[in-house]
Amino acid sequence: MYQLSNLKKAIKKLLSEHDIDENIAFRISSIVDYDFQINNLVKYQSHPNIKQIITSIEKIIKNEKAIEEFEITEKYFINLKINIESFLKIYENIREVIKIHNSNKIILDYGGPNIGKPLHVGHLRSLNIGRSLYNINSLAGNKVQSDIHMGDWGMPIAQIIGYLEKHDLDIEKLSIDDLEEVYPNASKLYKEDDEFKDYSQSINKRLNENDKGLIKKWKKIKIISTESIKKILNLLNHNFDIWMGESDVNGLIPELIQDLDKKGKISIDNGAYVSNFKSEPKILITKSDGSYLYLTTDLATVINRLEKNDFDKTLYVVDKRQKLHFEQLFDSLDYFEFEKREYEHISFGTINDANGNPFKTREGDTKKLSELFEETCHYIKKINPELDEETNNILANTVLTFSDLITNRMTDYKFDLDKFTNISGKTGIYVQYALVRAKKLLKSSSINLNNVNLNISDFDESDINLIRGLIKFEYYFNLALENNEPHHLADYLYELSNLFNSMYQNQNILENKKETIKLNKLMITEYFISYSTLLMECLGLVPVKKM
RNA sequence: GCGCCUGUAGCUUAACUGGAUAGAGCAUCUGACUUCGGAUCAGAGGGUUGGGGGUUCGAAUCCCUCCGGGCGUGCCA
Repeated sequence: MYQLSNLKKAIKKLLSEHDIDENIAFRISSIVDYDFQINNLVKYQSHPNIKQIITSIEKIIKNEKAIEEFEITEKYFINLKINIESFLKIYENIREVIKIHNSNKIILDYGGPNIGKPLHVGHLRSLNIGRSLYNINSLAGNKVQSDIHMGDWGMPIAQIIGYLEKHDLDIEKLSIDDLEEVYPNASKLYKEDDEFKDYSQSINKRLNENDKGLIKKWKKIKIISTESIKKILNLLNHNFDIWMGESDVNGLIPELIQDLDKKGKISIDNGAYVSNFKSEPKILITKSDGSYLYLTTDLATVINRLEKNDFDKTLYVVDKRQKLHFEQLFDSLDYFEFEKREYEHISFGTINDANGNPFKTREGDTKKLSELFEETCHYIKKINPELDEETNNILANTVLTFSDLITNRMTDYKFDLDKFTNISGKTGIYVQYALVRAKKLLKSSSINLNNVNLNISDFDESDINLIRGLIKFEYYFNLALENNEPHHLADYLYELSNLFNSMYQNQNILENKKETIKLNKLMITEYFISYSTLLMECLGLVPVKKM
């Protein structure tokens, strides 16, 4: 942590003089009176020089200006309390403080909508997590590019075209609603009817070979679909820097296969190309009819990015059921000797239905995001019928985002509209309310806070609690950044909002007879507004002006 | 079959990646209030972290085993 980096270095150096190599880590103290704790020493309870080490550490901490109080327990837990002056310095430069030293160029691959199918509940987490990681990384100083990675190729498309042909449906007259009806039917037929299955597969193969007639049909479908996807993404406040799709890299595949074959990296097995990389199960590169698979396309996508995008790292925000696929992809990138880059699968748990079964992504009978959005808007409108449309929309997005991001991404959770739209408790509505309330307070006070100084001796418990909450910003930000886990920040935002509401409710601020107390509280309110806004930015939430 | 994940309060879940007395929200009960926005605040009860064993200063977390749930697994993405 920036705010204690000198202390960290000093302790590490001291320990190394005793031949102890420890990476000093700060945690949130589990003792209420303290802010942070260091636990590295606990394991050296029986070290011969422990007493001497502790004495030296005490001296080091006493010299650290940011520390107001500290204690070292019998078991050598070190508890630290940060002083408020030091917080103020961090506060003023918080956007600099959270920047990392060596910034990275990152491609964030998320969203992954499929053409021919509406965005549905199954896309929600990838979109929410992806957007949040985009914002968090950008704030940390990384150069981030998002790529929506459209599912615009492969069997689903072949099935749709096959179905349209079989039923003599005119693609030129097709509407998005028609199209969305076709896919579930086509998918069903594919599973039940062998003849249709063979037919679809032949279409897939011909598409891979760039059959002109089919490409024309495919293009039309893609245009209709993309238009509809952009509309809903816009409504949900999602933007992407790169709109590449699986189809865009199709042309790179023949050369890739040829190349790998020549290098002896792949060989034919039952008509299909299989990687020679030792693994169980074996990694299938192409189908036995020569057509391409998910993995083939993903490999080609990497080739394309290596050529066209400057990046150090790619994050794939895709659900955890695809773990094996990404292991195979990453193993292959290595084995096939692609230029070295860092790759990571940011996996997340499935959203289950009321019965605890995962939402099916290919059956077409899941709730569309557009419907979910409408329902959420409607629910919020019921709470406050006075809301204008813009505010209503922002609140609906807040609910759909916050409820999703509050859960650890690896956890499977039940999709529950009541939970998503619950107005009381740990919700997006709550954090928006606290911020609106804080802003209104400052406005009503009509006081210019520019040259106001805090009067620390006049602080009451609720003031101190909020400030001590704010001190932890950097800690939670780093936690979220390093682990690609936005939920730490969502939880922290709730905690701060709760602390603010506590202070607000504790006593009437504007009518306080003592001017210094009033100014203290208004200043603290300003700190809260600033951090809350920053946290919302991290999470992809837009603050409302009123509600 | 093999591989991976998972089980925490009535419900939904957190736990800083092995740290101290397992934290929250919902629901339930109690209190504050003609409010600077009550879409609020304060408080209470509720836990053998699925069971058993092990590793060590210390285990929800690591290992073994049993029980329950899920996912993946060569021609979907």
